[in-house]
Amino acid sequence: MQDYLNELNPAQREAVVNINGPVLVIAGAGSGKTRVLTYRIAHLLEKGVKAYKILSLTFTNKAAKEMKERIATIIGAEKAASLWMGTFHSVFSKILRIEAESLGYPKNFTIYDAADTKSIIKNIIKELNLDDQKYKPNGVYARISNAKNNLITAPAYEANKQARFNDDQSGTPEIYRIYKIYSQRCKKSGAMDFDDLLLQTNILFKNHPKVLAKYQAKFDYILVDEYQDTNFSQYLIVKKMAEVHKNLCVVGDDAQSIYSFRGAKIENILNFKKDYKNFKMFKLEQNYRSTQNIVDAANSIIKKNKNQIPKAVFSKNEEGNKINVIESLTDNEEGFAIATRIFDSVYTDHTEYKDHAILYRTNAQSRVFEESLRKRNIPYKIYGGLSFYQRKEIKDLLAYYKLVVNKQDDESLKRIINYPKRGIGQTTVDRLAEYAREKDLSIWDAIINIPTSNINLNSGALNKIYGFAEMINEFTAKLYTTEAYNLAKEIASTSGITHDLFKDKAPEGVVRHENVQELLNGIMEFSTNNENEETTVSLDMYLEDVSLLTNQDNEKEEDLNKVILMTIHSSKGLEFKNVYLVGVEEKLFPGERSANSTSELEEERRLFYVAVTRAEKDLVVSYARQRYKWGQLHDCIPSRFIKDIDPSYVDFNVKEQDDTLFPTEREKPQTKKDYINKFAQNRTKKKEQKGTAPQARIGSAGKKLIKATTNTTTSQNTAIDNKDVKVGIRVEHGRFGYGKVLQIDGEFPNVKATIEFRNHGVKQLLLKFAKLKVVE
DNA sequence: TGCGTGCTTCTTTTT
DNA sequence: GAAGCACGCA
Repeated sequence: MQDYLNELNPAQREAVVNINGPVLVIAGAGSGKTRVLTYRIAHLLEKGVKAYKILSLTFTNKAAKEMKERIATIIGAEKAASLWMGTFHSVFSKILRIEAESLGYPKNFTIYDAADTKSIIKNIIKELNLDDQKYKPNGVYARISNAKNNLITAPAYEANKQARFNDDQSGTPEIYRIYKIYSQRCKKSGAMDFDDLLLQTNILFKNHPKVLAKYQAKFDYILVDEYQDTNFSQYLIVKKMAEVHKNLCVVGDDAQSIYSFRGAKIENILNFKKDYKNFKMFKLEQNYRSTQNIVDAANSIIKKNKNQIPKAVFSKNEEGNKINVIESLTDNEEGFAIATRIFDSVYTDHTEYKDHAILYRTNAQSRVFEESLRKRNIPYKIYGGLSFYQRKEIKDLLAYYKLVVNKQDDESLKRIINYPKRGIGQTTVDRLAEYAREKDLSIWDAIINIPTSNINLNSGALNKIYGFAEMINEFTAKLYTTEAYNLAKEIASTSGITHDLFKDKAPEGVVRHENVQELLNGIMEFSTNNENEETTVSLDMYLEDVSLLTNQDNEKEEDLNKVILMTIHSSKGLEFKNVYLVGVEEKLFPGERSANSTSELEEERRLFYVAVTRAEKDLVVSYARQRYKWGQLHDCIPSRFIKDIDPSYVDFNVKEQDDTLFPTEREKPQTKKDYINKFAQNRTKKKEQKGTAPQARIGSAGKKLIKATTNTTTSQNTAIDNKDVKVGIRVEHGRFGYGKVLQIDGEFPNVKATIEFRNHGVKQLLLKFAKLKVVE
């Protein structure tokens, strides 16, 4: 174990052995940051520091888990287990549970995710009768979140002249009221949202110096990873915690700060020297990941940013190939080109699928590549997107668990009071909620205290509500006597969820049933991992954990040999042999709104830098000349970032377009059956994800029908009038309205579809675009 | 009470 | 291209 220091370069070694006092480690991309962090912890332990005296904060659960595993291999699993290691959110939610009562929250407070938060805000906007054109849930949420991350509580916001002025200016003067009501509602529900976990920690430390002192004393050594992505709230927590011992080591790279939209302040890392006098700074500048060409090219990009800590990242790896810039006519062609390259690489150079990663700016871009990869039978995996925990059936079941643990949780109660259907209608729930609001009670307390005369509900409805409440009570009674998995299973079946899903024999129903089983398996796994002789694992312990998990944490450790698709943001910290950076166009990357602001543009450029530095060996940068957005074709121009790269590292592969190279059709020839299947599959997929099938878009009797024939049909909102599957039709450029496919003939792409349209404006459009021939 | 339809809106990025 | 919402029809 002594030898580990020899594995490090001088800068890394300094960063590991200087354990006392404030330390700033600037870790360039691919410079062995994780290695330094793990070895530093190992070194601390070797120097006699107790594991439970070390607090290590990371940005993602996954990073924490990985680091823990790596440390375990060095120092042993037992010691590693008593380290405090996790994301800010998970570590401080643990602390908040311990200290909850001094803040007036229950220990078993619920954690609201973004969806919960948005739904509450939406309701408040509605209740206040505010103009929903001005007050958009997303926007309001962003304001509130921003306020919280800057430690501005609801009362402080109300009194904050600047904030109020800004709101007045932007025509949303009532935000402070929404914020106030939202906060009250969370408090009443015994719930915290993501931002609260940090805000309340700050409040705790501010109002309860003894508590702060306790944790200051507890942690002799604090390490923070990805420091450039901390927000003000996190920054202050760290500052306070480290105030006494001052043994704080922050690691980060200002050039990779890409989360300002979430409140991250690059200033935190830039100003470290101001906050911590006598700090030591170590720069890890040797890149072990990428070829010289890629490192040099990346340097030439980031050089364009003013706001940064100077550093000289270099590589001693082979020189490598130049960056390939390729141009395509359309987004579809781009997909085709990338898929072809991957295909060739795998079959001629014998690379593996998993060596290839396609990175894009927005999730929506994944679709084209999915299609083109599928057509070539290339296996792929998309990361991000809809999380397992966002699925309807999972959220439903978790809502039961949350309610059983915390009855004040109105959001969960509303979600499940009539699921599975037990005859408690919307009107009933609304009246209940209104009554609760009037009496300033949670809905649950309102149910318990209903004086029947005071509420406009008939006895039938009331009985159903009581039945529901009784069921929940019975579950709660078992909370600490029954082991988590058993109780979870019991709730799933007694509530009727399992049965409700089981009786659904359609493929999507089966999948949902399987998902529920998977969740239960997860609970079982959690139980076995956490049980010991003294305590059985109870359901609330599981809930603590699950609320902060994300899609990435649920990934199975299968040895996947698949092409990887993800956003640049989620690629941070990862590396791939071959990277395809796609959609590098103005208005997309950098995005439209970044163009006017220097700081936003710099952040986009850092994002570009992050993408480039993911590549170990080969990098392809790709853009299209035309791209569909919201069903319409737009002209695109190459991103300014491409010009930012020093041309000596780039191979511009933008040759005269050879139209014969790329087939003009959007699909490979398919049989009619394939065509129908594809739509059916899409529909199934949507249904799996959302729990409900997409709305069918189909004409009905009573309106004028037009029959038309087209040779290119794609659909909106899925499928064809094949048995029970109905469809909306979209034709070539733009949306013509919805119709019903009466008949499909021929092979793709020369499919002839006879469609009934019912949209009155359609006929003109049909005539205008000669592609369609009006039959009647 | 549920479902189909027409219209509107949405796109950054995620703990 | 996809999804949410309100309205209107059974």
